[in-house]
Amino acid sequence: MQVAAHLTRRIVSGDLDDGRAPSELDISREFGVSRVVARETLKILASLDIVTVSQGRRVVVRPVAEWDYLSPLLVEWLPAEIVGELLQELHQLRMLLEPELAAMAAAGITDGTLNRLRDGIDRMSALEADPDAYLEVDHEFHMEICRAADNRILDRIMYSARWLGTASRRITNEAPAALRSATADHTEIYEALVARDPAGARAAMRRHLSNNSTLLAEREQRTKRAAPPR
Amino acid sequence: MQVAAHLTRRIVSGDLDDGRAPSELDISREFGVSRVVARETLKILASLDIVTVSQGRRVVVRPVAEWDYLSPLLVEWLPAEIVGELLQELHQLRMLLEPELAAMAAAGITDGTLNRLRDGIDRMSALEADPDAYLEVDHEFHMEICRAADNRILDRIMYSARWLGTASRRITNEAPAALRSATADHTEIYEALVARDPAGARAAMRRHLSNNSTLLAEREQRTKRAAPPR
DNA sequence: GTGTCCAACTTGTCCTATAAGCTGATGACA
DNA sequence: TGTCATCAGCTTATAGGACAAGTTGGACAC
Repeated sequence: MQVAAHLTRRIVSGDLDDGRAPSELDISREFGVSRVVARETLKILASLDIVTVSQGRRVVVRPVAEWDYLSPLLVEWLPAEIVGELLQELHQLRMLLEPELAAMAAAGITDGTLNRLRDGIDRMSALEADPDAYLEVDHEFHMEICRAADNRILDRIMYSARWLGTASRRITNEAPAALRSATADHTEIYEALVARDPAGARAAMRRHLSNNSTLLAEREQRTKRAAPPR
Repeated sequence: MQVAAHLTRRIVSGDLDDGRAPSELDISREFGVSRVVARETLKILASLDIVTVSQGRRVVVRPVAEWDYLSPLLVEWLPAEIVGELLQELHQLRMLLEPELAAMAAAGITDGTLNRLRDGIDRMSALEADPDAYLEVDHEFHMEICRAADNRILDRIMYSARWLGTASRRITNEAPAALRSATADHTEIYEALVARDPAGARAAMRRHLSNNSTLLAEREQRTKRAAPPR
């Protein structure tokens, strides 16, 4: 997998001789691995729509727009700045989806779901000193609301939210104050759901996400100051 | 890849001995392929989050909710009924996303984009006898509007819309009347965009998608009548 | 009953050999 | 000179055998 990571980063940076992907033999020579490993690497890249391989022809790099950016594997291989961009793009999507989903959930929410959400908030306020564990419960909270839609593609999007989140947290740590305000946001959402108030849930979710977005932008600023572009 | 397809279908149908995934040797014996092919298969399944492989341990099947349903590969391997379900779930997402995106596009659309959209409509009305070519242009029309968001994850979602579309068209062919009404829908969207009217574009897109949804549901009905569940 | 150790199983990697598909250049022919 | 067929050399596809390294569960000693 390390070979796949290196190769992906090389492709992203545009560092390929005349834009063509390396062949199996190129890879095995360049990375000092056997042809078997080189083959497996190319097959994995192909399954993520990064390259196309077909017998007889050389490997072809696919349009960057068609890569599988929701794949945790790919996210792990991408350079930090692109992960940051993807996080913002994901945020834009969530901003369109989650407020509506919260409204939908409010209409027919069960007591079981409400209990799990309440429980999540309790655990979050206890975990504000541990960003990793906090974000895990945070993610579960959002998943619980999205579960109302019973939608596998939505699940996939939310699943990758967690990965993008952890990948970006590897770069800059979360501030404790941010986590405290997030707990307050979640409580507001919860209360609107308890009241079975779709409009209130939609508004509370929107507020929460846009608070997140602000924090994200500030963090991006700090990162850029810390490591300015060359 | 055929091995991966068979294996995926077996996993989906729950036809695994005590729920455990087959090992490399199991696969090479069962499908009569070499261990190399079996390994590559498992690596591909792993990259789509269908299984987890780690040295020494057996291969583990991952939770179905975390599979990469936006992958064209996986979609091709899934049984027809699940593709139908995924198409409806994708539709639900598009219903939440695309009207807003159309509204966003209307605000700052360029003449170049408008020309491409106009051109798309012309080609669609000429292609109503050829569903495959029609759907290709249809897809491009929607992509053009979504491009305003400049969002790679959204691109990925729309990209998979085309694949799910073609996969489901393999099952039941599109009716010409449906294509004609779709062209009319697209024209309405286009006119709202020309007028730089966000609310109008949002409404037109919503009407178009919900028309599609109706057709989808009717088609689902016909399919079920043609091949009732056992 | 408990803890340690080892054998069997599993994945990870390598090497070599052969089949089969594609591309471009060479050369025959008109 | 132009056109087309052929083929050499590249590529990927698959096979089989060998060894390394990690995991697991059961046998065995205490």
